[in-house]
Amino acid sequence: MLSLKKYLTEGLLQFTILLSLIGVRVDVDTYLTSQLPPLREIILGPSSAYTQTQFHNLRNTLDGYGIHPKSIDLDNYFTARRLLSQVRALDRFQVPTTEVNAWLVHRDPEGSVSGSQPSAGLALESSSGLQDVTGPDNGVRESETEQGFSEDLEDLGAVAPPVSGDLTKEDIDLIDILWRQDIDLGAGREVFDYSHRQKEQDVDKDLRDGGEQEDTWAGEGAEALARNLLVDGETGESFPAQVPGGEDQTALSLEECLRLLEATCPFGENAEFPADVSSLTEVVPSESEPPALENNLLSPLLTGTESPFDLEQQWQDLMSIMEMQAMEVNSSASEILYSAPPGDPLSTNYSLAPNTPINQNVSLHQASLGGCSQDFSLFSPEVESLSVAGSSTLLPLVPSNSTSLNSTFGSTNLAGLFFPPQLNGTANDTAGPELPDPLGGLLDEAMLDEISLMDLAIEEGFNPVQASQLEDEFDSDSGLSLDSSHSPSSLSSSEGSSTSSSSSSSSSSSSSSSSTSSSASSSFSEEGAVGYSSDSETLDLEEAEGAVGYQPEYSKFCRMSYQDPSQLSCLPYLEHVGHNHTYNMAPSALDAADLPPPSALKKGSKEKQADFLDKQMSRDEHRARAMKIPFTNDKIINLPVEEFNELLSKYQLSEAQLSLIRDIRRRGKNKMAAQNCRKRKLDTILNLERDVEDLQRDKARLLREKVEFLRSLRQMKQKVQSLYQEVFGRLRDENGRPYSPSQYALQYAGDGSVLLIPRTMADQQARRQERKPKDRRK
DNA sequence: ACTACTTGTCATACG
DNA sequence: CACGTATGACAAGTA
Repeated sequence: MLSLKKYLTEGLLQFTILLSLIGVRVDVDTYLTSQLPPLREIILGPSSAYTQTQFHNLRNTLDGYGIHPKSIDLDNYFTARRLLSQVRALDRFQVPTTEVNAWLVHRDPEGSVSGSQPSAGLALESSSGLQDVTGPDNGVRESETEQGFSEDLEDLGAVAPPVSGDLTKEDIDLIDILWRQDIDLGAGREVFDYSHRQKEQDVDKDLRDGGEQEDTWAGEGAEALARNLLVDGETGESFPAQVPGGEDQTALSLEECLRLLEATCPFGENAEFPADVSSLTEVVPSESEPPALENNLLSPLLTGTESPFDLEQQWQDLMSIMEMQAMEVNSSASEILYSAPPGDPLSTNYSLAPNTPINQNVSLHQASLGGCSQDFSLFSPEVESLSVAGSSTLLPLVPSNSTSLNSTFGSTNLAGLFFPPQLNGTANDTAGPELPDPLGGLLDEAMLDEISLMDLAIEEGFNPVQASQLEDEFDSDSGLSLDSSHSPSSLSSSEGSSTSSSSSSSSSSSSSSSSTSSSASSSFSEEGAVGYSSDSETLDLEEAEGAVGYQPEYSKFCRMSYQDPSQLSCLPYLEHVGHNHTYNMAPSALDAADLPPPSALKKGSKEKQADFLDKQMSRDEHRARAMKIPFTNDKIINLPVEEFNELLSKYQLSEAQLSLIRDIRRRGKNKMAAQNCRKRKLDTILNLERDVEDLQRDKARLLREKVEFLRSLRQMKQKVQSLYQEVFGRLRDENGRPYSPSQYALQYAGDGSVLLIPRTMADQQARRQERKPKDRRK
């Protein structure tokens, strides 16, 4: 696990840094901290749709967002520097490969690829290479690349499906029928030949003409190539992490990132990327200037929604650790009230002037808690100095009078403490008018539960240790929430999921939900609902397109655009095995299965091709062939009703044939509908998942805020307590003697005055105040 | 052999 | 009503 983390983190760091340089939102924080689950999800991804689209959208989302300042420490800074240099090295290493593979890819359309079968890795790199070489505009370039690939694959696909060697009489008849049909439609063989040679789209004629080529292609080479190109498609989607064998892919992605950076680099005019990198590296500050790193390297990523969250979390963790240590240190002395243990940050913070920034033990958490110190600032400096002195003088006083003091504060519930009933007595001139306001403001918060908790702590002796224990319970609670918010897919992954799901839900299916992100919507509308575009384009292209069944593997790992049927054509050949019950099966493929000139087929591949064909053909296709349906299932399914009826009217079809055709059409449409439905369902689930993550994050944040309030409240109480001690200790009766804490207590009045009352009365008041909130709660 | 997952299909409801 | 779509349920295939 650790090694995995290190390995993944490094690669991802590189990628992330580069993405950040481009301005893409990346939650580096998630990577840098020990959040392994999201990492694992991104790389090994349980649902690749999830992560894939996430990457997609990471790239598309150009609003900087999400890196947390907390991750900018020296370690990370050094890591960033080191990784940047590595990135540069990677770029250097990758360039030659890129060129070579670009050449390979470009050779594909010329049909000469069969000789040079690239390995999977090569093909993979070739895609990025192709992308690298193509135009400067990234988006256009990418789409162009995909288009090019689709065409390439189309071409490959045109020959890839093996052709059944053993032709029955029936087959030959069907061939003739189809041929006649083509002629009826005005397409002679020459047209197909031409289109094959020129456009390389016509699978049908390709198969008729090039039997030898088919044999060449139908072999393992074609499959390997298909696989490679599948990987190509993935890389084309810039989703390297999904691909097994991470290092290379990561490098490629980095390279791609560098290219992207080259195109979109906000740093200016540097034309060459290495120069960019170096300049960026220079922009990255020297070790003595961490803020510069923050600003220049990561600032595009800082937008803060997540940032305070994680910063606070870190403070929180730090606090917890400190408190734990304090608890351990003080466990033995915990009985001593008010003894401020050296390790207790709260006590220390409290005993010193709260606003003093030079408090080493001050809870870092409160550094971000402006309200707390502000509240303290409401105390007059005199009081604060008194409190400082008082806390020190309290130490010897407490053991002797612990019970009385405890009863004084413990029996006074918070409301009573802060809003005591008006009682007659002498108003204290020091703290009287100032006390209620800040404290009353605190009470305005809806934290009655916590207050009661704190009351419990107070009642149990105002023991800071116990209070902190209580608080730690909250901490652990929030910690759990934090974990949960991080665990499933954490911040970054949740972002990814959100984008993914949102992009998904914005699919072409109109009924699909709701969601938001518009920038990413294109990514899913591309991958989107399995549409059988029944427009004329389909008619034109369907001859060329291969089987367009919804390919699970492909859709999983390679969510590129296949709304366009021409791009779809690559799919079936990418998934060379597996069920391919495609209704969009290229008529040419069907025809080819039936039509190939027997002489052109080589004996060796006959059986293989037959098997392959059988697997490729859906049941309905088999039925259609058996029933001698004179047109393709693709047409049956995808034609608009009018054209479909028109087509039916052209032929004298038996009732059984008509029935079968209608069944095929119904099933085909329903199949598409089912696919869309499932996709929609998945999107819904992903959206829900994202919502849950958001809610968990909110919950964690609220819990943290709650704990912060509790903490500040505790400090307030301590402050009040010290002031109480101070004031009480200075009170003198008419004889000039101090009042005994066991007999008298100070009572705060609602108007801010402080009354000195006998302890019996104070206890009664306290009990009365104690009941009120409980009743109110019920 | 068993299981989980995917995909196709059917039935049904709805627009 | 015909047609297309959506969706739950089931079956078959696959890993």
